Amino acid sequence: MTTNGRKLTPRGKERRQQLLDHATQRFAETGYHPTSVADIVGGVGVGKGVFYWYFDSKEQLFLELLAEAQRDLRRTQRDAIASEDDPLRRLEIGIRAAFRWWAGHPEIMNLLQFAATEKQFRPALRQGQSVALGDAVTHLKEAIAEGRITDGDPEELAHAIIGLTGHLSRELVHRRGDDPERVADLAVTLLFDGLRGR
Amino acid sequence: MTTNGRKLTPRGKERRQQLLDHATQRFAETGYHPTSVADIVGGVGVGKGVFYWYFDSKEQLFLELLAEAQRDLRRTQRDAIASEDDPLRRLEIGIRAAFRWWAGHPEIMNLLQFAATEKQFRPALRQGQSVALGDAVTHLKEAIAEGRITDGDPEELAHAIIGLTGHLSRELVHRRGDDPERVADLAVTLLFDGLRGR
DNA sequence: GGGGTTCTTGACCGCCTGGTCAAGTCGTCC
DNA sequence: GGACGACTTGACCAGGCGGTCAAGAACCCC
Repeated sequence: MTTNGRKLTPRGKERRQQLLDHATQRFAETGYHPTSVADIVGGVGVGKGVFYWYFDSKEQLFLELLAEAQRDLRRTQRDAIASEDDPLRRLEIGIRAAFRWWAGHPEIMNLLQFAATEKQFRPALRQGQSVALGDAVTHLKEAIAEGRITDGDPEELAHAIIGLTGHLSRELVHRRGDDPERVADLAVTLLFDGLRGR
Repeated sequence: MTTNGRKLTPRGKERRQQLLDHATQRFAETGYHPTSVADIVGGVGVGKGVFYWYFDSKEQLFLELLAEAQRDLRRTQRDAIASEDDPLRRLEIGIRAAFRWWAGHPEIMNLLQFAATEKQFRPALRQGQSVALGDAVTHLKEAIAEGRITDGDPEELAHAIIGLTGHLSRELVHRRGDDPERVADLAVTLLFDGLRGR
């Protein structure tokens, strides 16, 4: 569908999705390289040829996972933000939507983190990240123009936001199992007012 | 020395270090798995047996890199902080020291990030991280007790600090090549006073 | 029930990997 | 110069990998 051009019956789409899901779990738990194609098809209970019916290669499957996840997160954020005009509120709502999304997709974090460590995957990762960055930068620029936040390079501030929210998702929501809404509160107040508060 | 118990002459220690250095670079650039032992010894220009004279396995070499890096960063922070009493200042100096250290060891960031994505390496990573966390928590607790920062779970705040500083190191210092001191300023003011400032 | 397409099987292939080892060289102390 | 460790070599190995493919099963429309 996305890269491997093939007509798929409903049954075919389901198989394909099974493979994607299983691969995601395995990659997240064990790692990309230690997970063999044999592991993936074994987990689904099908022959090896099935994998290559739906995907060109293990690498292509991984790239598709990356792209789809980034697309989905962004869509979620856009929908959440759509009805809000105020830039600072948009930023806040986007952050909260991100926490909620990450809470529902803990495995993806691992995939993204892994993608950053290998040459062949970095470009694909970068692409999605720069989109997220751009979204945040837009709101930050507006907020700065309105004098609502202190002046500063919006791109740098956006990186700070992404870094903080990503890490808190990993450590508090995924690892510790904390409530994403509560952690989002923490992130927002911390980002807006800092450790010393107002 | 650390795990592989062997007497090393000065020449031996140098070889060993050569291998460690080369492996670090390759792992960071290409990734752990795609870098073969043959690549590593080839880069140093020695036979394969040399590798296994100094290390038990590729995995052990990697674990040693992890442990040594975490130890070194912590030592650097401790030394920087030693002469300061004020908890908030200790926190700030620790953050600045971290930025300086990361600026000098960009490759390590990749190794840590990779280690987080694979089952076998997560425990080793976790260990070092919890030490860093503990250090930050200590200062935060003191600062809270003195009423210098708003009340909150110190562990959560520490995670926020680590996440923000780590990401800014990666994105601004390593990727964009920004001056670490300037980025440290940004991180400190942002963490203490937030986007809205005081 | 014929025929076309989608889907599935699993033996098979070439390749490369981490790791071994018998053999040899180097350095140095007596 | 001999002898004893510290080091080095590179051919070699078993095993696992990603990927292929000829053969067949399942499904569906006529």
